[in-house]
Amino acid sequence: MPEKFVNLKQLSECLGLSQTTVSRALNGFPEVSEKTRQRVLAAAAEFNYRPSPSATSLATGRTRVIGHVVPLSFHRMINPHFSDFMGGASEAYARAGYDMLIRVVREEEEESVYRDFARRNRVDGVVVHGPLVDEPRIPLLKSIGLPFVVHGRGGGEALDYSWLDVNSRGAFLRATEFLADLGHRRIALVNGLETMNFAHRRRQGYETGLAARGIDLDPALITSEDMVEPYGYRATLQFLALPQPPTAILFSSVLPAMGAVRALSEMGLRPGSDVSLLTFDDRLSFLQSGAASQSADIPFLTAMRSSIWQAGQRVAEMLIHQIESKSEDTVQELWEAELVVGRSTAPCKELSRSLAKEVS
Amino acid sequence: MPEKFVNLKQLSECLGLSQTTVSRALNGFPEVSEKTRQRVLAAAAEFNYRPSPSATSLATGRTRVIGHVVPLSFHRMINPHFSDFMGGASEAYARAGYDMLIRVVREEEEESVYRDFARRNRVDGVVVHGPLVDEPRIPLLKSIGLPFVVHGRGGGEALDYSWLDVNSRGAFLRATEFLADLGHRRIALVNGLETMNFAHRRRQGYETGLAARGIDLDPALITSEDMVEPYGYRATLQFLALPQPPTAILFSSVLPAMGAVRALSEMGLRPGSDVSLLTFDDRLSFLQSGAASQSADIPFLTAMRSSIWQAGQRVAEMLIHQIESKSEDTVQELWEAELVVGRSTAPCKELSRSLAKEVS
DNA sequence: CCCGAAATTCAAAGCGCTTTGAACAACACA
DNA sequence: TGTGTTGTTCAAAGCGCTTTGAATTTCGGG
Repeated sequence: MPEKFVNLKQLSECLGLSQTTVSRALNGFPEVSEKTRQRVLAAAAEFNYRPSPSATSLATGRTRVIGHVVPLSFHRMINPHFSDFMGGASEAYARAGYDMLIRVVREEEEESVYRDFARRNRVDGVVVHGPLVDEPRIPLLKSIGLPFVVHGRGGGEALDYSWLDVNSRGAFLRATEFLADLGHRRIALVNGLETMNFAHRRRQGYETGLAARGIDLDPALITSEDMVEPYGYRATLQFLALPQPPTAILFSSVLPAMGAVRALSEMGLRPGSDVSLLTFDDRLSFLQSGAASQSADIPFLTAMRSSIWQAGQRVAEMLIHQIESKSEDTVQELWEAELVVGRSTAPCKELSRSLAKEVS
Repeated sequence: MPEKFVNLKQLSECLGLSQTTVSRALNGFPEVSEKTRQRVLAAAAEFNYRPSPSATSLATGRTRVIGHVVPLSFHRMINPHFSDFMGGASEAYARAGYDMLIRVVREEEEESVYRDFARRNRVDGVVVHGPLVDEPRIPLLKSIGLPFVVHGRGGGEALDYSWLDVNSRGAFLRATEFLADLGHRRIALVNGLETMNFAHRRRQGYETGLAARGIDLDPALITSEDMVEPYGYRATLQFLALPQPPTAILFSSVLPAMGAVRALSEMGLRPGSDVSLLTFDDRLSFLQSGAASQSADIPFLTAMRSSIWQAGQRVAEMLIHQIESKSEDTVQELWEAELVVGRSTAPCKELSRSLAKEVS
C-alpha cells in the first residue's frame, strides 16, 4: 500500500493559508511573518511534506542534479580511477543536497546528449571527464551555456573555463630526475593512453626530465595503454626481455605497478634492489588499508601522490559553487603531487657496481 | 550564447495543429492519421524538438530514472565490486533509455530518502545493494510501493520480492570440498563482512564443506572484514604465523587474494606449491586483461567465477521490466558460480610427504 | 481617530507536458 | 436527405510548484 503524501495545496488548505505564503515560508523568503513561518514549518514536518522535484524544477528551471556523461567505448564506469573520483564527487553532492546522474552514451550521441541536458534542465551542470589532447566537448559546452567543470585540462592554450588538474608534467619531471639522481640511466615509462591529455603531459615531464639529466630517449622503453594491472605485468616482462633492460620503471598508476610487482616476483626479482619502481598514485581507496598502523609504515611503493577521490570532491564543489553563484567567472586549480619515497626505489645497481670497481 | 529550443506549444503552432495532436503523434498513439504523423515527425526533427523531462514527469508521474541509494558509511562507491556492478547496470539503463541516479546518504536518512523517492516520482525504481542478514529496506520498500530489485537476498525466508543472487553457499561448499579432496585439512577462510548476507552464506557453505569432509572448524582460521587488498595481506601473514598454519586459504574476493600473493611472495613462498589459494572471483573488469592471449592461458588463481558486471546488467533489466510491465509478480534468479582451476591450488604438501613416507 | 507606509497575505498566471471529453469531418448506409 | 459510425482533431483541465501584481492588514504619527 503506497504511502499518503500531501502536496502544497493540501498543506496550505490545512493551514488556512494560500499556497504562495506556504511556499514562501518554506523557502525562507523574508516577507512572511515569523509566527506564520513557524506554523507552516510545524505543519510541514507533521504531514511530512516534501515538494515534488519535477514540479519544482518545471517551475524554477533548476533540478539539483549534476550530470556525468560516460562514453560507452571508454568503459570508464569500470575503472577504479573513475569510480574513486565519482565517490568523492557524490559525497560532495550529498553534502550540498544534489544528486548525481549518470548517462552512458554511444560516442556519436555525446554531443546531442549535452544539448538535451542543457535544454530546459535535465541537469544543472556537468563534469567533463578525461579530456583529450584535442577536446571538442569544451567549446561545445561553452556554446550551449551549460555549466561545467573539467577534471583535467584540454590540450589547447585557451584555458578560459573551470578546471582542476594535477601538475602531471611537473610530477613526472621530478620523478624522472629523482630516478636519474639515483644513478639510473635506463628509465622506462609505462604510460596511460596518450590521447588523454594527462598522459600526454606526463610524457612531456618524463622527456624533459631525461633531457635535463642528459639521458637519451629510447622509444623501446615507452608504452602507452589503458592503466590496468595486466598491462603493467606484460610491459614489465617485455622490458626485462630487452637486450639492455631498464633499471627503473615509471608507472602511470598503481594498478600497472602492481602488475609489475607480480612480474618481478615471478622472475625472482625484488622491487627496489633489482629494479626500481616509481608510480603515480591516485590514492585509490580500495588499496588503502583501513588499519592505521600501515600508514605509519614506510610505504612499499615510491610514488607521486595525489588523491583522485579528493579531486572528485573538489570538482563537485567547484561546479556547485558555479551553479549557485551564477557567476560567469572561471576557476582553475592546479594541484601538486607529493613525492613520497618508499621501498621500491634504490640506487642503480649497475652504477654502484661500477663505482665499487672504481674504488677498489 | 544558449541554444534556442522549441517547446510543444511552439511546435504545434508552426504546424497549425493542437498540442494534443502533436503530442499524440510523437508518442505513437493510434488515433492520429499517418499523414499528420509524418508531418509532425519531420517538423520535430527539423526544429530538434525534445520534450522537457520535468514537464513530462510532472504530467505522467514517470521519470525514466533508476535510483541507487548509497549509505555514506559503506563507502561502496569506492569499492571495485560495487562500481563494476554499476557499470553493468548503467549500460543496461542506457540501452533502455533510462538514467542512473546516485544518492549518497547518511545511514539514518536512508529510510526517509526512499520515502522521498517514492513520493511523486523522483525515480521509477531502485536497486537494493548489499542486503544484510537482517534487511530492513525490503519490507520498507514493499510498504511504500516503490519498485525495486535486490542484488543478493535478505536473510529471512520470505523471498517474495525480485532478486538476483549468486549461490554463495553452494560455491563455497564446492570450493571447500575441492580443497579437502586435494588433501588439505587446515583450510582458512578470509571472508567478507559477515553482517552482509552473502558473506554469511559463504561461511555456511564453508562450514558445511568442512563438516562433509569430517574436518573440525578452527575459529583461528576464519576472518571477516571488508574485502580490500591489504586485508588479504594481513590475514595471510597472521595465518602463517600460527603454530599450525593453514595449507590452503579461501578468499571472498580477488582483492584480498592479491594481498595474499604479495604476502607469500615477501615470505618467499609460492602460491600453489607452498600454500593453496582459492578465491571467489567477481570478474572485476579492471583486472581482466584486454589481450585475448591471456584468457587462453591457464589462469593464475583457482576461482569460483561469476561476473558482477553481468549481474548489474541483469538486475537493471529486471527492474526496468518490472517498471514497464507494471506487473506485481516477482522474479528470482540464482546464478551458479563456475569453479575454474588455475595454478594457485595443488595437493597438500604435508599429505604428500606423509604419503611418500608411507610408501617408502 | 484617520492616513499613508510598511508588513503580510492572496488570487491567478505560468512552467511544458499529457489526457479527458467533446467537436468536427468524412463516409457508408438506409 | 438524414443517421449512425469511424476516424481525426481540438480546447481545456490538470500535474505541483513558483512568482507576479494586487489586496489586505497592521501600525506609528499627525
